[in-house]
Amino acid sequence: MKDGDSYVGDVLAADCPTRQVLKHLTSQWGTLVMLVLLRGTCRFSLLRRRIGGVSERMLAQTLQLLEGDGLVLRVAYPVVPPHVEYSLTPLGMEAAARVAALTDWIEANLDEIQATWAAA
Amino acid sequence: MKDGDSYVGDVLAADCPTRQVLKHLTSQWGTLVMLVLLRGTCRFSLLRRRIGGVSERMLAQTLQLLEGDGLVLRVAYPVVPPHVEYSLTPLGMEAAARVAALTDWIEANLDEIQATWAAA
DNA sequence: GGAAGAACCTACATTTTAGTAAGTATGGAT
DNA sequence: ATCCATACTTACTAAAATGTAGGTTCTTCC
Repeated sequence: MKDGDSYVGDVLAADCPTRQVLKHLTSQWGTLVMLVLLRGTCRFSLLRRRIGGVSERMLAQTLQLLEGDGLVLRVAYPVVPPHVEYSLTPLGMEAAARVAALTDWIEANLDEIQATWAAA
Repeated sequence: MKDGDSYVGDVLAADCPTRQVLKHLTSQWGTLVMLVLLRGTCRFSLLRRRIGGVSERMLAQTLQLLEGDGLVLRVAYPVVPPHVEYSLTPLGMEAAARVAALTDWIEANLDEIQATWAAA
């Protein structure tokens, strides 16, 4: 691999680092966090209210993973009570767009899928 | 909701059925299965060899879930040794295309994400 | 005649993930 | 004076996902 060449990952390989990123983005809460943030900056508590069923613990953990991948930006204002704003980085927006494409498709085709469920 | 209207799901709602479908498609192995099948029909053992790290158990289970959602088609030929072919249904192809869009993006942007890892 | 191969299933053990509850700091409302 | 709200963390527990190993069936190949 020469300088300037970028390493192209292969998700099908068990030890490819892409697997980690995929895991973060497709984790139960990761997907939903990206979805909400795609609509705009949001603070912790609002994020928690928007995403039905997340616990504080999981939301915090998920946000840290996504921040660690450079997809989410965390900005904390040193006030009391604490005020922290989460948003997508440019990179995160690209990823979130793909995630949203998938969830939108699912929402739009739910009834067709449910028809299969009913048939069984 | 009148006749003919289709129910539009909301993944953000904790009890929305879309959550189930999302879980199947974004499960660790579900994603990869869709990816491989997008390239064409494939039998069980080949699928297993293509997807690095899957166990037979998980592959079988994942395929059943996706089949149950009407995304994957299973065709078994009653011969010995068994011969079973898996492929995507038209619905599955649409879903797989979205999944592939996400994984392709990750593969293409891996180095940028790794740069974030290195910075930490 | 023994081994290998296909596509599974089942039981059991382990690992990962997730939920609950409690704690922290401090200013403002009641 | 007490309680609420924010954005977390930590410890403990419970539940879910996943891996491992073994069994099945029948035929073909050495």
